Amino acid sequence: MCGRARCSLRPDDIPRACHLNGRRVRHVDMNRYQPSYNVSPGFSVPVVRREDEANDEGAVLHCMKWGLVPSFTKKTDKPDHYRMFNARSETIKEKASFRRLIPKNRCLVAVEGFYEWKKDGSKKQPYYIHFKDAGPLVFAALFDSWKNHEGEVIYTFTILTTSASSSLEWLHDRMPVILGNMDAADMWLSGSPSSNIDTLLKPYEESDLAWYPVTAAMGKASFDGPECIKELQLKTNETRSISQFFSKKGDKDQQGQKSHNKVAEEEILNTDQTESLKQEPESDHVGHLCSPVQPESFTSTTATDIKVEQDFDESGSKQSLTGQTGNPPEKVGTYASDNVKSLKEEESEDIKPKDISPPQEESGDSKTKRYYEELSGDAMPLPKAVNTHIRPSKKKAKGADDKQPTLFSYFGKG
DNA sequence: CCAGACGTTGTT
DNA sequence: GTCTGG
DNA sequence: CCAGACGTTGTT
DNA sequence: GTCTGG
Repeated sequence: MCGRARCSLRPDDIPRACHLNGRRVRHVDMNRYQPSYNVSPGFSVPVVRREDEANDEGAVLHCMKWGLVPSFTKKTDKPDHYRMFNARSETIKEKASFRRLIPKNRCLVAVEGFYEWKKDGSKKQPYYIHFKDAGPLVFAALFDSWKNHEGEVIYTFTILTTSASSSLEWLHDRMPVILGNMDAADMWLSGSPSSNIDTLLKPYEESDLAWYPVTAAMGKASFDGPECIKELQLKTNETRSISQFFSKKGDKDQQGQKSHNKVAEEEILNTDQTESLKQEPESDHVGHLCSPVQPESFTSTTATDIKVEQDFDESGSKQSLTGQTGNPPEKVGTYASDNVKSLKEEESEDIKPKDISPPQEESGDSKTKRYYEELSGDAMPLPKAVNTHIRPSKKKAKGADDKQPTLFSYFGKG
């Protein structure tokens, strides 16, 4: 499933993460966006949706509350954002609350990562899941609007889930629907309802996801800050001690990433293998690739993160390391003054919709790092700059049965 | 016709 | 809003 | 999703 | 266990 996430992206990074570079993107309610390392249902998060009917060729960066409140909710009810913060992709066509949103209310949510809790009996250990290169994830989502008693229109969204990918099954049986490339994101955003959007609603099986355990303190919704994603050194257990005895280097591999040796030993030691199956399998997924703390290249380049670190490391008043109780930490910052400035409710930023070259092939760590520097840069990226997160894409036959033009087709996708 | 529901998770 | 149930 | 509470009476 | 609150 997906009930917590990190969203501290800069507003401008979000359309970019959704592969909307160079397109006109109107901002709505972005003053409500509070970047956070611990977003839960009920919080406002930016989503990308299509522009309304009349204005077909645009996209909107619209800050909405996580946790769907259907439009038919009674005005007298108080909105419950925790009831429908996820939608099972397998059944959205059957459920009245979701089915009606499929034709025109699909949207994208970009985050740096999300959290899942691994259950061991009564214990719960949160893990942070992210791309190895720290690029943003794009989730498939549906939104709706509801008018409350005061006549205020509340926009809310729900994140689609699917079964867990094979590499994440050990952690949890569900995961958010990740749209891992431009084609997928564009089809979800703009594809006609008749197009095969259901082909997108499957577990993300690529090998570029990574994860690691984090502090259980982030389970509290009011706990926020970089501490949420700091890698936790898992406590050693008995099995480990035994493993360690046989292992030559009984040090470095304890963060839930077991060596082949260990797995083998556990299987021997545990006649009941169901236990060992609950452990994280040995890994080629590297939690550390993205260093335990904040990668400098990432941290120092976004205004958000700088601000965050100041708030948490210096004020010391938050419930971070010391775990002191007290005032809930203020949210991590705002873009209202920085990027959005005196923007009014509705504002548009126009980017020359010119000559958008399709994402270019790239691979390797050096490349991804450079990508990030570009992404985090302050200046408007050149159209040529590849700021699209490239992921392996299932080549699908083009122009299949899309009757409705997509955003990309308007601008002549390569 | 009207009334009432409309959801996901996890856990046992 | 829209579907199911009575 | 997780965390935290989970109660009554009487008196001020 | 179960409900409420964030």
